[in-house]
Amino acid sequence: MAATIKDIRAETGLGLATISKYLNGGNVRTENRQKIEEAIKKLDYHPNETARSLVTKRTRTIGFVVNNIASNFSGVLLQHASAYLHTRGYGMMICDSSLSEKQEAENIRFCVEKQVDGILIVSSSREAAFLSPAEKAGIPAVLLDREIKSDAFDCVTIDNRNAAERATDYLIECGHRKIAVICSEEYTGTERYKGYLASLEKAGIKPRDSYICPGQIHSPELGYRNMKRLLKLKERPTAVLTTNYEVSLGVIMALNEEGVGCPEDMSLIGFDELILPMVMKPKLTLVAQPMEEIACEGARILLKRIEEGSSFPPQRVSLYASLKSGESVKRIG
Amino acid sequence: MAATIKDIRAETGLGLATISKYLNGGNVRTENRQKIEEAIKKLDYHPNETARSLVTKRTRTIGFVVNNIASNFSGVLLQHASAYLHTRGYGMMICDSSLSEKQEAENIRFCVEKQVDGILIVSSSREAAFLSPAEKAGIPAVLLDREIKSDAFDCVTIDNRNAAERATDYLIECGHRKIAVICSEEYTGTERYKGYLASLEKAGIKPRDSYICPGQIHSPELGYRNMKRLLKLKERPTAVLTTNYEVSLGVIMALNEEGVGCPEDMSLIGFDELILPMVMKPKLTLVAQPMEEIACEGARILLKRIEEGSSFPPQRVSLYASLKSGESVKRIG
DNA sequence: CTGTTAGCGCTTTCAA
DNA sequence: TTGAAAGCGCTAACAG
Repeated sequence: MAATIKDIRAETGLGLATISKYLNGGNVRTENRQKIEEAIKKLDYHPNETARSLVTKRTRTIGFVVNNIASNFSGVLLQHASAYLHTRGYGMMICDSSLSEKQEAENIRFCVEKQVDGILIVSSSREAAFLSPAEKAGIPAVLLDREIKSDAFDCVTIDNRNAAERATDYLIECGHRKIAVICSEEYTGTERYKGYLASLEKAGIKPRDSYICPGQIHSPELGYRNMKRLLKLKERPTAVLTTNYEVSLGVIMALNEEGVGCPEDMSLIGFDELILPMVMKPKLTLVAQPMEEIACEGARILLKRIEEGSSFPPQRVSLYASLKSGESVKRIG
Repeated sequence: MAATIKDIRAETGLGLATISKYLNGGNVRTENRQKIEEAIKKLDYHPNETARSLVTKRTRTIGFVVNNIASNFSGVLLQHASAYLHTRGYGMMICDSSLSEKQEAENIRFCVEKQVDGILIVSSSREAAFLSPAEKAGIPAVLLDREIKSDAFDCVTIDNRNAAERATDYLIECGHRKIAVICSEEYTGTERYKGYLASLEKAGIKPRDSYICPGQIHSPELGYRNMKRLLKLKERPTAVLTTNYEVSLGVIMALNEEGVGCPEDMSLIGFDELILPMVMKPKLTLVAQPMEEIACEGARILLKRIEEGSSFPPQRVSLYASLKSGESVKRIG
């Protein structure tokens, strides 16, 4: 059985309050301080966080509800958020939604029952409803990377539309006019799609239906299937914008299988500077999201929200994503 | 303020014990059951898990202490473990050790204070000492993917030595005799290195120092640096065994940069069937670890251990890893 | 600075 | 089946 504060009392003869005070960094006479420290060492005492939480109503635990933990992007986000929070004494309860909105709603519920102090979310759903259990319980939530249809929540994203627009602008500058896009109906997918359209419009290029490849969810499969289809068109695009990391992977697979050279026969531009785009040949030109900043800024806002409640308005941070040039885009025309 | 069991009492006029019993699935008169259910709905009551934990001494939370959460391999392990545990009512407290043994020891300590019911570990350290806080607190731990120098703990791995031996055997069958290996001093690295040596010995091939590339930690950088070095040797190897996923990535980068074709000019065989080996061209021949099985079997043993204590001896499960052929190994000679 | 006291929200005897 | 009462390990007034 683990030692409790009462064992320390028995050992030192001091009162509970004094010991508790010491534990929480209060002032205690040096003589007593030493006694307590000895007893703690002797009994190998460690405070019971559960008991502590029950009375303070703070668990010092943050829920991290993520659309898909297996994705490398999530892993990196998690790494940075976890480092930030750990150094500040917080633990992280991880809940994977596996791309299911139902699971996501359950995860929020789960976090609430676990009495987490706050929640960090990379959401699947775009509707705010799934967050209501947290709201009712007064538990703040910060959205990472993806917005939802509500401006009541703190949110840290990049300007997806603008980033995709700049990426498309770049393709056009390189002489491309037949540009395809592979996106999904998820938040990031639709935003990036809008940026693509805006760029085409600026350049006076009419979007063609056959070059627009929508899908439900970002996945390698989505990229693979649509790239294969694009290659069969009698008027092939000369460049493709993929709106997500996993989609890029699928596109590359298809290109490899069909023996289509990049960038000679097909130019490519993607999102997210993870390990693969740096390893592959040719190096992929891409929009690099500042992952560490997204995670840490989100965590910072969440802790502030936990401290200060709704004393400040919902924060909507939009970070800058830079275009990193690789070798996957060919200048033509 | 969230509703408590006392609010339910006020609403229904029943005793606390009865309500608690209902909450825990006990028998209650139908009339009372209805009253309680109504009150719960009306007050939007949800049990406070912290309070529950304090008295039951079970948090229904598992600690997941992982050497490096940013790695894709960890993400997949986490995904499966999390799915397994969540359906059984357990949450997961994630702690990233960032490849630091010091951080790892702190993480164990952290989990203990958080009163987790058990710990799943992908360890950095090979010494058992860092686990002693858990042992002292009577919290069971199961090692995933990597053993430590102690047979007192449950452990789920693959037979790394044998897997590497089979991989090397395959290279030899394909006619290779100049085979290099890039490994690390980590558990998996050294085990796989032993398998490499065993295979060479069987075939009567003398290992050459210049073909053996050790390093501290598995990383893309390790693969990159060593592949570059190998390419400069006046007697180049014809094949390379990489003992880890990240290392393979670095090797591929180096090959690409130097314009060395695979498998024409260099054959390659690696570990772990993650996304990259499937996307890259040529498809990488590799040893596929059964990641889902490792995670779920580990979680299963942990829950059993939590239920049954030390009533059964430490489990040491060694799973089979299959060799998946791709196109990265050339037949020669 | 110290100790007594009263809970935090829940489960769990034990008697009715 | 039900309910009163005790207590899980800790913190937070409050009085000394």
